[in-house]
Amino acid sequence: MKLTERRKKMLAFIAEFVEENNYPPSIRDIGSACDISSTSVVKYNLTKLEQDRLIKRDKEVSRGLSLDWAGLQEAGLADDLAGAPASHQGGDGSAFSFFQVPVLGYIAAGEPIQVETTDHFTADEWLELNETLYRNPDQLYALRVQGDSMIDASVLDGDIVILRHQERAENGEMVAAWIDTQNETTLKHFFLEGDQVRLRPANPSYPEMFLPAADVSVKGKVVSVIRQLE
Amino acid sequence: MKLTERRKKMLAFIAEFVEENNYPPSIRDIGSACDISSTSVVKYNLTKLEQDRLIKRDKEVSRGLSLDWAGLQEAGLADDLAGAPASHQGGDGSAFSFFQVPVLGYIAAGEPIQVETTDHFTADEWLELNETLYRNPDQLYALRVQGDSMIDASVLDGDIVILRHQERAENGEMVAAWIDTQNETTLKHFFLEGDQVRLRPANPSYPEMFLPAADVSVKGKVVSVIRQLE
DNA sequence: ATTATACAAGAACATCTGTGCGGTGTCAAG
DNA sequence: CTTGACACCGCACAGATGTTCTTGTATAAT
Repeated sequence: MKLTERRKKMLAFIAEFVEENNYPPSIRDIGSACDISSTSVVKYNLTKLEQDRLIKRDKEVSRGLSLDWAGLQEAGLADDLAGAPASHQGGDGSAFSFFQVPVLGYIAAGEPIQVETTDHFTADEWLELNETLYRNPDQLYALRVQGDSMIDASVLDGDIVILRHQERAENGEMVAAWIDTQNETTLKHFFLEGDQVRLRPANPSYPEMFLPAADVSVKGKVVSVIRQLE
Repeated sequence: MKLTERRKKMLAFIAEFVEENNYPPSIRDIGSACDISSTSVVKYNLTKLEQDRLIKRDKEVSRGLSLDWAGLQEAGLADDLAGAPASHQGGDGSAFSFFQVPVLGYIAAGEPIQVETTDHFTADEWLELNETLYRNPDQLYALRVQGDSMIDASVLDGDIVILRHQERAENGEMVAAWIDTQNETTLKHFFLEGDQVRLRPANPSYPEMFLPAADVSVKGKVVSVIRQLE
């Protein structure tokens, strides 16, 4: 899309003005900022910009204009206009790099967790995450922590744990483990030592556990813990 | 902070209107939406709201008002107003779903953290987060936790804490607090009791602290804790 | 009772601000 | 050359919008 230098300047100014003041500029604001002496010229160009779907405008309303980000996106102009502290993304605008992770339920000591990849459909809630932080999102699922049962892993009531579905774990990894003899699932660092499993809490003020390997089954590896407080 | 029902309604309407139109309402818009027949009454209440630092206003400018999120945050009203009613419109796309949060450095007992909004430029690292989980990203910053000094807050070495920059806190909120007498910053639940401040760890197996209010300065409110394990 | 303060209303006023219309200059097509 | 589309300018007007002034009500303090 061809675009006059003047219109570019106008767009840039509008973006800057809104960023600065939290309300849109008036026609005369734009005029003086872009060296346009006549209000009608500003209006003329604003109309053009609106026709090109680069801005939106409410007629007869003071400062009733806003940038049309969808259109700007298509025109490839969004990046130039997005303010410094503002958001940013791919550039072409179509490739948003986030994905959704199913929140499958709750994890609490004393209750088993059943996790199948197919359970994705039964998820009552989804968490939106960012690709920069996580890999292979297909295998991820999330659980809400209920009660203080995981406090030895420095995981509090209400926290969300994100796990990667797998049944084996490397030594030292933090896993969600089902302990047969105690009938509970817990988050611990996993160490296989001979035919014994050592489970070490993340919080060193709690003791380690030693169990027969047969009594421990890994339900997934803990990838992340997220705590929302507000 | 006490707030008239009418003023609450006004704030709610302003938030809704801006969300909807991308520009602020006029005095008469507010009036008719809040059943106020006189423009002067609207102005009167707007002035009060401005005095309470809940909105900002540019005099003599049409629709020259905006919500003061910093003040609203401190008043504990931000949550009610943020993205409340108006549906998240995909077409308009006024906001991308991403934003970046600066990682300003480390937090560790014994070291002060200096946080200025201008420090955004000096950030060596940025965290990409998703808007569905956080509000008002402008005021957010992140710190990496160093050492086990925060373990009583169930925050481990290497965790990332996300804070909202503010110097006052409501009782019960988790804050980053600088403790003068001990020369350290710590994460605790904050309670102001008379001229004493009570700091309660998130982890109940650690004791509470009682300090003179003068010795405690809030550096920000903890919004989130993120732990990456792989 | 009296005063002070917060809140509300209505109307008149002063700007702010968008719109409309006549006019100018350029440039390419007919 | 003429025409017409395009970009631009000034200006006057009208509607939109913030401000001010006067008045009234209620409540609490003196």
